[in-house]
Amino acid sequence: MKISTKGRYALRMMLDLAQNDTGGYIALRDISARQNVSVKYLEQIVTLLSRAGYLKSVRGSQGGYKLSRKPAEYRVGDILRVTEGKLVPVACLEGDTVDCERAEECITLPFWQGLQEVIENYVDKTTLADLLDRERKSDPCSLK
Amino acid sequence: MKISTKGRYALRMMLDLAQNDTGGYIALRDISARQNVSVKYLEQIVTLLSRAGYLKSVRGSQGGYKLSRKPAEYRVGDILRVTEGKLVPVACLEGDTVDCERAEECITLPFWQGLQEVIENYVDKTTLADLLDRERKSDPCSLK
DNA sequence: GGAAGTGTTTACTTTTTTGGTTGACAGACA
DNA sequence: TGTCTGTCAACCAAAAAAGTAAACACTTCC
Repeated sequence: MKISTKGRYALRMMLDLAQNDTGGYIALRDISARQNVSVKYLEQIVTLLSRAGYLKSVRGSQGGYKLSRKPAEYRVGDILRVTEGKLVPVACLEGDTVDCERAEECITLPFWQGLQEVIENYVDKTTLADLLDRERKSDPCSLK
Repeated sequence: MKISTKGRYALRMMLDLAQNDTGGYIALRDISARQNVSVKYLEQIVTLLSRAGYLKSVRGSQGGYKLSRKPAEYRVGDILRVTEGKLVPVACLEGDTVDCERAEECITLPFWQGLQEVIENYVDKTTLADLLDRERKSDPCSLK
């Protein structure tokens, strides 16, 4: 029940790009130094984000990456889904339709669906800007 | 971001024991046949539940397992924690204190802590009896 | 009291996922 | 042209997940 490093690094990288935004493009080398993750591993992750349209990239000298939108316009859930795949707690919820012949009588299925809902609900109501502000939004679900 | 088969099978096994409760002990062979999981694999899982005090076991002929409490007295979260370990989305939340030297300035930490809260909150408010009743409890977090 | 049924414990194997590394290549700019 | 960057594809090792196997111990029943 863990988010992999890909997802965690992706989030940190997006935040890094936001925090160090000067209008220009930022090289992976710099992000790597700040975040303490190898350039080559960041490459894999940044490629996913870039292909999803979340980043703009420029090659060559003075090249690099930058956010293609404002921080408030990125939901953390979207970033995680790009790198982690669907945020489902069990494999049978992976597809669009439930992929299991015992789905009909499966007594645990509604439970897992409910878990997925609370997870997606949480990650989708948080944006990069929220994390940058560091002011945790009031969260009815996390209260007693 | 997945619950492993151990956790899922554990939940199904507990429900199976509840549904087929006749007062006596139920052999793994029977559970295996119903749930379509090998006896040998179930053994590993049932041992964890047994050691946690969630099941009573008897050896020998006519032996087997049974629930040691009523279904309403098992929180699904507890069952998952026995088999999955702590239900944390990132490793640094594993211990009692945050295990990371950059914890202080880590901008993503509160986000992960919040995610853990909504997950634990959900799994701990569901009991085996709830699943057996199949009536999903009203859940403010899962509503639009 | 012995045999069969069942749980207990430990160890091992296989498969999949994670977390990378390596190297060749291509566009940009000086 | 040469260097700095991103792009792409292949490869690899360690760890975790998932499942198997075997030896053993206790109980019940005949």
